[in-house]
Amino acid sequence: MSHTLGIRQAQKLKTRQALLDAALGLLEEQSLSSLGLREVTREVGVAPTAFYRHFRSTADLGVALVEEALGSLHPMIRTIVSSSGDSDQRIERAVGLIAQHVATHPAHVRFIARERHGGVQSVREAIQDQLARFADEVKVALTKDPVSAGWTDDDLLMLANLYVDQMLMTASLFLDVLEAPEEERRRVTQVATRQMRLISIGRDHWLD
Amino acid sequence: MSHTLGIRQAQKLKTRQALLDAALGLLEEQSLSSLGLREVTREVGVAPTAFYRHFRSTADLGVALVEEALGSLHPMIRTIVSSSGDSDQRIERAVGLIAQHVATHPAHVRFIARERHGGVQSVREAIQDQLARFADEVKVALTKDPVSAGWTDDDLLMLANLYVDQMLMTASLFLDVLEAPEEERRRVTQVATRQMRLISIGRDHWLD
DNA sequence: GGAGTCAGTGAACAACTGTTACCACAACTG
DNA sequence: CAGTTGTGGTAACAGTTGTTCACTGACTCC
Repeated sequence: MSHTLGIRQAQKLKTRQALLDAALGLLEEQSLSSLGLREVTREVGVAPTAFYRHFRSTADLGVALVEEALGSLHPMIRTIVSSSGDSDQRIERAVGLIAQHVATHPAHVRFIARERHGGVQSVREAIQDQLARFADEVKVALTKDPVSAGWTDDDLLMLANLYVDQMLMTASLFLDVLEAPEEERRRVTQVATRQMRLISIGRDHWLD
Repeated sequence: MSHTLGIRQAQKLKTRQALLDAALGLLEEQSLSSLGLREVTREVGVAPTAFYRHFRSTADLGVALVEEALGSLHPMIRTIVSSSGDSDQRIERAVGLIAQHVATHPAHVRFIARERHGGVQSVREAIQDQLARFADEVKVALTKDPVSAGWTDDDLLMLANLYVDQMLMTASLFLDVLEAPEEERRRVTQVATRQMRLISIGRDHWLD
């Protein structure tokens, strides 16, 4: 079933990935709109012109990075949102998963937080698209929950968006304290958990 | 009481403001980390070297822009948070005020949303500082509210931060639909209002 | 095994960048 | 009114940028 790539195509993918990795590294300390193509190729150790074999522009590379950073996140979203247990347990698990993801993929998270409102339109749109898909998945999961009985479709989507935004806010918070002492990180975990809980309480009493 | 400035100092302030305005304009379509000092001076019609008479670097200019964009916003925060009426009325007034502010100062709002997680550290820090001050003001106002009886200090700050983040999210939403048809903007207003309301409901039942 | 494909190279281009040192001249200060 | 201050201007610097063109040579396919 699995189609083994030719040597040529494999090498191309390798270079492409090296460009993506190098760019992601450089983007830790600047925004995409100031990332130069020469900067990236220099980092990889490849001629500037080679860049064009993989991307039309740095904006194009940015869109690919969005795919890499968010595309593979859908399973996790589903895990978070469809896990069992009571409300508090699920929230704690969700916050834990977010913290873990930030710890293992800090550059990806930083990139998304930065470019979500960044200076490159096509990348902004790619991120909004993915986030809208996340919100849709969350909404589908919410619909299945008995708590959602009596909710309108609009309100379910409204809540789903609130959850998605809150997850991003939380991820960004964790990013800020990545190198901070354990105590500080515990504090952030607690704040994020309680904010989620408050939203959850609001949800429980929405139809009162 | 009012100290009239000399011709010289007045002219300097005028040039400085022109630089800030030009930069803000240019930043509608790029991030601060890619803003060149020559770009700004060219826009104003002044020699590149004149820039140094006002700012050490574009990052320095960015910090000044944060002051301009957020410094004058504290009165509005206080108006929103200490207005009278029942919960729903206050929320509707708040969302209205946010919408109005986005409509009158779109470039400022865009700048803050963009650079909050942007590539220039000093600017990020300046924004975080101001937002922390906002959260503190909101917390003070919340403390005075009878609904907050029995709340811990930590939880009040937690809620205040949630409110501040939500205001920014809402502002960013309004920014995205600034040029959209009235119907779309009404939809956004409704979503923002309901999200605020849900949070407010969660607040009412926090101590259950 | 021979022809063709194509990822990556190297050189050159015009245009741009931040920063320096020095100068002009209007506005302030005594 | 003489002398100082300081905003803004000019010219030049060494580097950088994106993009083009013609090229090499290892892999692919028939």
